[in-house]
Amino acid sequence: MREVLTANSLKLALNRRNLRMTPQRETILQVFQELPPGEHLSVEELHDWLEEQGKNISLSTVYRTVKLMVRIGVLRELELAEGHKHYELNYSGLKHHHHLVCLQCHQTIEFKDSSILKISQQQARDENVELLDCQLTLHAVCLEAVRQGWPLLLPRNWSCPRYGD
Amino acid sequence: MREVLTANSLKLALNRRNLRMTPQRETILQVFQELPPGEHLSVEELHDWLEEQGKNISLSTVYRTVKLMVRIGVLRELELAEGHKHYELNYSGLKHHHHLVCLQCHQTIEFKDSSILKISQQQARDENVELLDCQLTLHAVCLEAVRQGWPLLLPRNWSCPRYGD
DNA sequence: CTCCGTGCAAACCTTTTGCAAGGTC
DNA sequence: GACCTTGCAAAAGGTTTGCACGGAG
Repeated sequence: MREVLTANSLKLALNRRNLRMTPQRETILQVFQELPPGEHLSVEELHDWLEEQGKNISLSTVYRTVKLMVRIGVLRELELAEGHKHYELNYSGLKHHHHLVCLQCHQTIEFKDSSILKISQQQARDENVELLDCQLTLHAVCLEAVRQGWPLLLPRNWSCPRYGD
Repeated sequence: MREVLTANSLKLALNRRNLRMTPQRETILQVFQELPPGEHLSVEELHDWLEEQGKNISLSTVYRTVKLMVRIGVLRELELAEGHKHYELNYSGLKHHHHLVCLQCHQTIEFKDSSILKISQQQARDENVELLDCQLTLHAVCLEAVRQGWPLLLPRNWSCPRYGD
């Protein structure tokens, strides 16, 4: 997995592939760099956020840019069972982490575990592939929701009492 | 995580929740039960397969059934970075496994690692939630693809030479 | 100056939903 | 008999694409 890029090294990475640095790409990179740790954005959230900041970038460009950044390893695509894909910077080092998602209220908790990366790297070596990302995703519901009859006896918008702890 | 259900215990699980067993639900369960180990289906593949077998079930019903089976824990939803979600029976025991996906050719390899389940169970205990599923997904590309300039210098339909090993 | 990237609108595709008819408990 | 489930068609997302214009290398 690669190191996180600065605007400048993103430019270099792009130019190496005959691609161009643009204000839009730099702006989007910056949004992710300034995102609080543990936050991740869907394309739509990213687009909305850009609009709020007065940086109007068309939705198609946001889609294209995010997809490109995933392909060159700058962003990590998260599938957190929320219907939308979410994106965050692809950290390879200490900040590498995994997610626990509540299927009832969609709150997500990050956690770290160094052995997962080791297991993944070993697996990648065994299979002779280059590892780009490894994500352990836990699907769970809080015990209170289970007691109340999850998954079918619970109102659609019931929120876990533990939310916000 | 729950044990795999037979048609009969699926009926019981449904009735317990005021839901009904139907021929469609039984047929779909059967397809998954007869699926070779390591195979998983998207909704569309499942629907096509049913049609080939002369068991016509409407696409909406397939969607509804699969979603229901995920909710009651019978199926496991896999996000293998292929655009479609894939489904397989949710095994909790020895057959529990994880996936390595090649982002270039989409071939997926299953692997097992008992420590992942332990890590996940511990994490669930720490967070006081009921664990429903844990999936470690590795995104990778084969070394040959990297050598040839993945991700941007490779034709869209380039196929890994290691495919089919 | 070449060719890549953007914005817009339309197209696409997967997934969901409203409703009437049929089936299960 | 009550009410859950199905099938159909329409709607509703989210994501992609064609094209002309503007901008980066």
